[in-house]
Amino acid sequence: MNLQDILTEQVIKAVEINFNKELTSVEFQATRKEFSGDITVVIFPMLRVVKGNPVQIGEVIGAYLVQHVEEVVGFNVIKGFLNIEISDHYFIDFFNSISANPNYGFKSPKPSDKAVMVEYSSPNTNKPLHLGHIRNNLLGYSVAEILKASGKKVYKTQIINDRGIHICKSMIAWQRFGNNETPESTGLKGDKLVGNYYVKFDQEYKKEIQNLIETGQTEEEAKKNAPIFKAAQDMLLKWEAGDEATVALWKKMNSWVYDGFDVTYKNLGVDFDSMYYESETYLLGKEFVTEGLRTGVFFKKEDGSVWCDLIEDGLDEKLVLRSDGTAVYMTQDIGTAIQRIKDFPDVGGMVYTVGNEQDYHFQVLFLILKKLGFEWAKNLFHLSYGMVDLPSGKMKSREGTVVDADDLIEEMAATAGEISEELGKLDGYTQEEKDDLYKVIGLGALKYYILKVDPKKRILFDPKESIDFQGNTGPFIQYTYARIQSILRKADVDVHFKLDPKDVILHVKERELIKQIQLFEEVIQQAAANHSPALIANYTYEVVKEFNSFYQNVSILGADTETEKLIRVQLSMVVAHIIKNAFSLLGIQVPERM
RNA sequence: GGGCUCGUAGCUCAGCUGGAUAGAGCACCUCCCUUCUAAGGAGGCGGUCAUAGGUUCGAAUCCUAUCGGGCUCACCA
Repeated sequence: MNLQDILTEQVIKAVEINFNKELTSVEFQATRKEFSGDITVVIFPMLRVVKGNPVQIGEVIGAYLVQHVEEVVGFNVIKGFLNIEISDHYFIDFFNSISANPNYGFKSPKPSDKAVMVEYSSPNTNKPLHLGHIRNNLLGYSVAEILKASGKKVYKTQIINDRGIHICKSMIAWQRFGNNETPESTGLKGDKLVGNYYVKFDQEYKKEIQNLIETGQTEEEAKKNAPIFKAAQDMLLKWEAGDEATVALWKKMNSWVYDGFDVTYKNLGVDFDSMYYESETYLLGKEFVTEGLRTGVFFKKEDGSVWCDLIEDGLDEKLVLRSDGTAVYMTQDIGTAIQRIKDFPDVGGMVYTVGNEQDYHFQVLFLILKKLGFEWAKNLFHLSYGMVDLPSGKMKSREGTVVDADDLIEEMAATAGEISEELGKLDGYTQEEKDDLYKVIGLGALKYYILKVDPKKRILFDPKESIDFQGNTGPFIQYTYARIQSILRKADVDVHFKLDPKDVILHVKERELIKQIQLFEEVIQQAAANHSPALIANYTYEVVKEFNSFYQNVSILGADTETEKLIRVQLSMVVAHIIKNAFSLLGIQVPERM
């Protein structure tokens, strides 16, 4: 039984005995630093049940708690707030219980629990990944890790949009202008090569439109009649008909792209347990349209198209099957969701990491799946995130204002290197070791910068600011970790030694730190419930700040007594565990030195 | 126009299910390296929490309206 439960029980008892009233719940909060005490009971809500002066009520309850709860050693009442002081003994017991556990904070999954499938990344195969994908990947990966740490089994997946007119555009351009170029012959990453042809297509397309307009066509006509555009459409038809040469080219070019993506994913530190390809799923879902028609979830219009009426739910009518009987995006997503549950029967819920421009789509999708009667449909979550804007404005791939993922990762490492060289802290390191470290720091800066803000909000990505190493940043926290490692290397104590509460008097800074540490498990649970890495990031920063204050004000290795030294070193070690564990949830590595 | 979402210090962001005098970092100003990594610490300056109402012991937080930014309302994906 944890302390809060004990206190709840005893406060209720105190009220019952002294006021003869029955409370149903008790409200707690951490005591603000400017007041003495550790936990605060808020008296105000009790006034509905217990009539009287809040200060007097607080006094009575406080006195009762001191008498009846071992851990409570004192109290004070300010206005309607009863501040309770908890014994050192309690904090030391807690600390002993976690100090030797490097996995502190993480829960392991119960076999009986349902798994969660997290989808993220899900790129198109016609161009390289950019900054927007980075936010998607970091969020998806991190949320998956957080769910795992909160005690759930997790599958990571993605759906690759490998078919459609966009990839045909790259294929056409490659056929016409490619001269049989390959990633090997050019030394280019495969996704870059294919992306170049996508750009090439667009340039050519624009030229042809211009020419046609000059011959007297309207812009609209010209867009439809441009030969290269028609060629792309033809190619799509051929692909759908299974034309051998077309499919072979498609396979070849897609495989180049996948090789390129793999490199980016690896650099980014993300991974997947399974993959879905639209070329394999785009025909799924139709059977459920038939099923939905039978059960009355859908209805058919005169032209043969099938719709779902969501007006009563506050939404519109939504098309689920075209009049020619072909599937739309929605059909496919219905089918894919169902397919995933078939493939992974232990999955009881899914998280879709997709930008907020698709909020409406997912609202509709989830509702339709519910109407179709799937039990797991209530456990679907759209992890919606805001766009990433640049100081110069919006990113537009056609206008070349995108920030390429690989370039960005490289630049971050380079900047990290410049700053480190300036500080000259890494003398005696080989160039290779330095480069590895710069990568860790650069990526840490990037990931933290993106993950620390609430997913819902749009991000203004300022490249200069993102590599800042001061304040609430990845490198600052990494740096704290490295400093602690330095202490641990120098400390000559047995860190697994359990403290005897009788021997220890906690100083203020140590108590503050332990209180902060105590929150970790709860923060993970909260972050999992809210699908928010930002909670983890900001909590970690709080811990680090608390530690730095401690570090600066309390001599760790030069403590007055051995016991003091022991607890301070152990405390440092636990903070290091928290940093490492929290950062692993954000996908950020932590360096031994920096 | 309908729906969704965001608006907190000059800038970038925290602020959990309503609770005490609204918090950090950057920037600006003062101090602190003979001590464990100064990428650090201690402090100062800086706010009508977009605006106006409402709910109540109590509102940045909940409700309504208004203003402003974004997204979305396709037989595209």
